[in-house]
Amino acid sequence: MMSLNSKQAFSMPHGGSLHVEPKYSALHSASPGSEAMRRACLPAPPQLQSNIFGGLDESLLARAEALAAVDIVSQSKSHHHHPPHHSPFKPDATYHTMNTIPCTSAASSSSVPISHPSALAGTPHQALEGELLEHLSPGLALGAMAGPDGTVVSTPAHAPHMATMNPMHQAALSMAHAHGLPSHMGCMSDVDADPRDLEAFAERFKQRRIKLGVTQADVGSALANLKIPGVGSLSQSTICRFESLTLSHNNMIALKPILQAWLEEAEKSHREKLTKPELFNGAEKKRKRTSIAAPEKRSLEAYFAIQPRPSSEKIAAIAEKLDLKKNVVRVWFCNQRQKQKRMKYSAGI
DNA sequence: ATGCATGAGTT
DNA sequence: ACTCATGCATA
Repeated sequence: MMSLNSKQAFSMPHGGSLHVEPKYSALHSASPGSEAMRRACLPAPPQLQSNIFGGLDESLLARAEALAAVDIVSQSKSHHHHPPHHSPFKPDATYHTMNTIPCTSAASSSSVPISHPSALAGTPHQALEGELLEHLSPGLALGAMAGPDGTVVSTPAHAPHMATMNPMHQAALSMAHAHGLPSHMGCMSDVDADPRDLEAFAERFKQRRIKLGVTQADVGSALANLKIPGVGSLSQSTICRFESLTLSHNNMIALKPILQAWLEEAEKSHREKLTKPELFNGAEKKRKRTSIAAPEKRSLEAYFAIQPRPSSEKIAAIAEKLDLKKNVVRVWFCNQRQKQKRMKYSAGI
């Protein structure tokens, strides 16, 4: 616990005039093929390698194998299809009490010629792979990166109704890349900002933010008040992730200038004892978060270690095996993949 | 601080 | 069907 709800009691009479201006800054310059490259540059298979045979993970592996076996079988599809493991009832934690609110959602796609230095590719447990990954995605060509591209973020999302959500749109950032930095690393194509700078900034940001007595959530909503073209508010989650560097490199770079702008404004306002209005309100439907039980999660992790990108069929098989909705399993894998790509380690400068 | 989820934009 | 940026809900 450390609920730092030291919210500032700013009270600005801003008659809830929620700006619902669906702005759009189409600045996304998608560079084709960037995905392939990204994949190619992906860090190497993380976990297990030596752990697996360490002893403690044996059960895990065994489980994965067992499950994998089923997977394979289901492929042949002879007959049957129903969990050998009796489940009294569906651990359907999946109650999607989805509220009807198509609420906030942002989307964006920033394509940057990121080129991760990390290049690996060696999977140890090939024995398992042989059977499980019959058709593993073959080669990653990798190689050429596109030219300097602009990294941008954009977020549409219109608040359908008012209330709970905050509008936000983002924008892009400028890219003035005036590389004056010393070129280091041959395998690193200077993206734009060194993770080192980002790391330093994130840390400074957090400290100064706390100094101002502002919470992450405050920052998020306050961003909208900055009136930066195309920039709306962000959630506490995102601010938190920024501070802890648990965002993708691109995302970090995109957010930095925005948060930097806020920080400057906030400190300026603080000096003159003025605070920006805070807008927020909310109170409507709640959505239930699915919770995957530990055993199921362990199985998923075991699978992931072997095949992080299972086919739709495999996902279905796994889902059935674990008594989870296929979509839940699919999303789980997606999120798992995203986690692997987060900063922190990808910053191997 | 994190897990599960949505959605625009890509492939 | 996937990636990526984000968010709500929750531990």
